[in-house]
Amino acid sequence: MHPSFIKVSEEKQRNIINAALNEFSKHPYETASTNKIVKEAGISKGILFRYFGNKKSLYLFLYEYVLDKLSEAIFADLKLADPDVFERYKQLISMKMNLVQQNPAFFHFMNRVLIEKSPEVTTELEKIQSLKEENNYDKFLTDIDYSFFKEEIDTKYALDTIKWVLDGISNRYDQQLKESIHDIDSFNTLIDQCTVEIEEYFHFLKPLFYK
Amino acid sequence: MHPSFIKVSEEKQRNIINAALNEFSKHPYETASTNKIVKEAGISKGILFRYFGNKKSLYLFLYEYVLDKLSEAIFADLKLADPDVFERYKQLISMKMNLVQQNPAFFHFMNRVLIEKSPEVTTELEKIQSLKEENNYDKFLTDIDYSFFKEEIDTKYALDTIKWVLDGISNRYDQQLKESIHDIDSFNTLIDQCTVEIEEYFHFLKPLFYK
Amino acid sequence: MHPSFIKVSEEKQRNIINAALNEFSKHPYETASTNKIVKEAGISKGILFRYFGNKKSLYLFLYEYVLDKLSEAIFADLKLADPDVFERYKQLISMKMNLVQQNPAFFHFMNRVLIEKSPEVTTELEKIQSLKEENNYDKFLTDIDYSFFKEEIDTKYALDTIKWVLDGISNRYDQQLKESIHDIDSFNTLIDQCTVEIEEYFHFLKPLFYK
Amino acid sequence: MHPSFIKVSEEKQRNIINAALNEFSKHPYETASTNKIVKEAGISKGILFRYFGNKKSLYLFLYEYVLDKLSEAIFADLKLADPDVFERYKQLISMKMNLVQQNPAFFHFMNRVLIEKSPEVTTELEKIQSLKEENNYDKFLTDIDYSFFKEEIDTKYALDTIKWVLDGISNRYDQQLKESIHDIDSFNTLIDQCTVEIEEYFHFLKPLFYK
DNA sequence: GATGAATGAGGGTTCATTCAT
DNA sequence: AATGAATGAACCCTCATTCAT
Repeated sequence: MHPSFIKVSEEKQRNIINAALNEFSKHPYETASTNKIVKEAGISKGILFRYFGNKKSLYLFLYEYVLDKLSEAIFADLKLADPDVFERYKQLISMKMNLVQQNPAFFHFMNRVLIEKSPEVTTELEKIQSLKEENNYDKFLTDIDYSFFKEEIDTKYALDTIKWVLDGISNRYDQQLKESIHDIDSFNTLIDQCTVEIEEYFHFLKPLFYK
Repeated sequence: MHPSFIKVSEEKQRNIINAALNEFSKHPYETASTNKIVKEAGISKGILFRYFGNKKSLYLFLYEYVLDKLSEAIFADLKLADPDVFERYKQLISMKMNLVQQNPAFFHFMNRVLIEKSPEVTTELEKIQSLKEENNYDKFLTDIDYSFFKEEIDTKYALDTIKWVLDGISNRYDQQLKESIHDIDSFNTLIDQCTVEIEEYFHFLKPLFYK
Repeated sequence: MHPSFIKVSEEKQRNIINAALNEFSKHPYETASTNKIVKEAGISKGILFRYFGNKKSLYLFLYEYVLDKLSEAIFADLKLADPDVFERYKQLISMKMNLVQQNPAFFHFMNRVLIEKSPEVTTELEKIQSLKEENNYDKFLTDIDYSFFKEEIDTKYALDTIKWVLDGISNRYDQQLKESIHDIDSFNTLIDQCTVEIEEYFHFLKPLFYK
Repeated sequence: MHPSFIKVSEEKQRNIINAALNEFSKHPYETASTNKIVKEAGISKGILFRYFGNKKSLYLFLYEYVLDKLSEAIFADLKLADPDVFERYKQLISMKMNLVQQNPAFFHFMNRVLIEKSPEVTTELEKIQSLKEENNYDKFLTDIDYSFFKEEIDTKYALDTIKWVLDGISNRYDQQLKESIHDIDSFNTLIDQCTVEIEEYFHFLKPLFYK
């Protein structure tokens, strides 16, 4: 990213980032169109490439940007973190839900990156991810009180299971959420349904794992 | 698909199908290149379009082909189906692993189709899928003996949990498997690791769910 | 044209020629499809190119064929030729009408060649035409009795005028004739209208030119 | 047509238009090659499609352009219109000749459009033509003084005859004009010959029709 | 002789990227 | 710094022609 990008007004920066997130969350990397991005952002073709050099750099910049924002949010959240891992995850989910509602494109971009790494960008995506690793889920799981767990439970497996159940539920709702992105009512309904479902699965798992 | 395609030597058929699966598993439908497919398959541009008419038909042919092969495999497997859901899933996994080893592109194509239905082909993909419906996961879960489960366990949640744990492990290995697609040794090592890991997680879950 | 073509059954020859005439009368040279020709003629791709070498040769063969058939017909007609040039032209027209009705593609091919010489074939078309020149309109105009004409009339201009009036009327009907090629009733109606119109224009010209 | 096209230097515009007219006058719409156009015009493929969007729009733009230029010329000419239909036609011819000399491709394009309406563009061609209708031949024949004609002459037939004689002469020269498009001397000689010939035929017809 | 599978140059079109202004 | 016109490689696909069978 070119230093001149930071000098432009924050609003313009936001416009560009949102336009790009929006395009990259709607289409796979290779299909996403820089033309649409500049059009939606209201900037010229030239300036986008001055700021970001090329499509790939823009994409990687967005990924880094999103990871940072996410980690900021997680970090902020962690202060109020509950030692109960189920509560902790509920907080994470509620935080995510807030993000989703504030900026669906932001969230859908993240989801898309996770599932569909184009060969043109995989390597770099992973490089970035490993650089930001300290801010990832592992950090999110600090200060969990493992004494809630039954003694015979290997918490490593238990935590993965919880996470994957959450992932499974998320996937169930993802496509529908993306489709109802412009119908705020059904969008919120879906989010409520999802939250309820998470509660149910947690209610199922908790007595299995906890004393 | 043009009848002449079936008349061609099986090796050539395999070359073409594999080249196409490979390209379509690396790139989204729109950006997958028929040029690269013919190059990798060692055939001329013209003949690809004689066999399949156009890119879309080729893609849908592959989808149908993959569904059929998968259903063959599942069907063969089901005969020995164990009423124990964990055993059933282990069979499914081992079947998948065999498929993966025989034809990694086959498997990666399937994964991509599942996550990224391009708007140009969604409708037709779904049409094909509904035609092949009888062979899906639901059928895979027939004749499970639920009496193994503890009475207090709601099997609906338990089955989802098992499935999602499998998905989680799969995702962990997917990207690595794709990358080591041309290094058969590390590929097989990964598959072994994955199998072991599944065993571990099942070993963790089983006493929680079963009597 | 390859000698083997003459050895095949006349019916097959006719099939091929008609299929080709039909295609070339429907489409300009460059757009006409050898695929459609072989399909309609019920022959293989290979044999068409064995008989005619390439598309251009086929086209030129057809042109020569059509010129020959036309000159045959004219020659046959000439025997009954009337010394009155108007009557002579009426005979020519009626002969043409017969040809049109017998084989519209034959006729439409001729028309198309006359107006739309593709640069790929112009030179050769003209070469053929000059070879066949002895059979053309000039011959058709032998033994005309010029004593019908007023003395002050330069018959060179008069004959051209008559011919061009006929051409003008023909052009008026051409497109419509081509469109109604499959509706024999409206096709015949058009031909009748055309004949009437020719009579009218001749009735207009005759007193101007003739004593 | 994209607004950027008008901003470009007139010379470049002319180059592009002439290259396109030239290609479309040599080949039927479907086989005319945008590749050849950009090559002859000395521009990139991309910019042609930026200016005109697609081949069809380019073609229709040319048609409209040609109709407009033609109607400009006719309109300018009409101001001096002579009530004598022969003089009127001579003016039309001399105007056409000027156009031909200024831009032969322009003229040949027009000729091709008239004879060979490709199914892909017929509808739109007709739409454009009907929009420009006010400038057609009918208008050209307004305010003719029919009192010059002998009383026994049916002017309807006479006017058609004059027009068709002109068409006949034109056709005689058309192909030759197209061939000598790059040899300006023989081109001009042909045009002079044609003009003389028209004079001769008019000199022949006039005493037949006029008092 | 006859087939039709196979070829590959060429078709129209798009789009990330560059560069003169 | 900012624009958007210009580039050209790559896209999917067609079709006259060849050649193994």
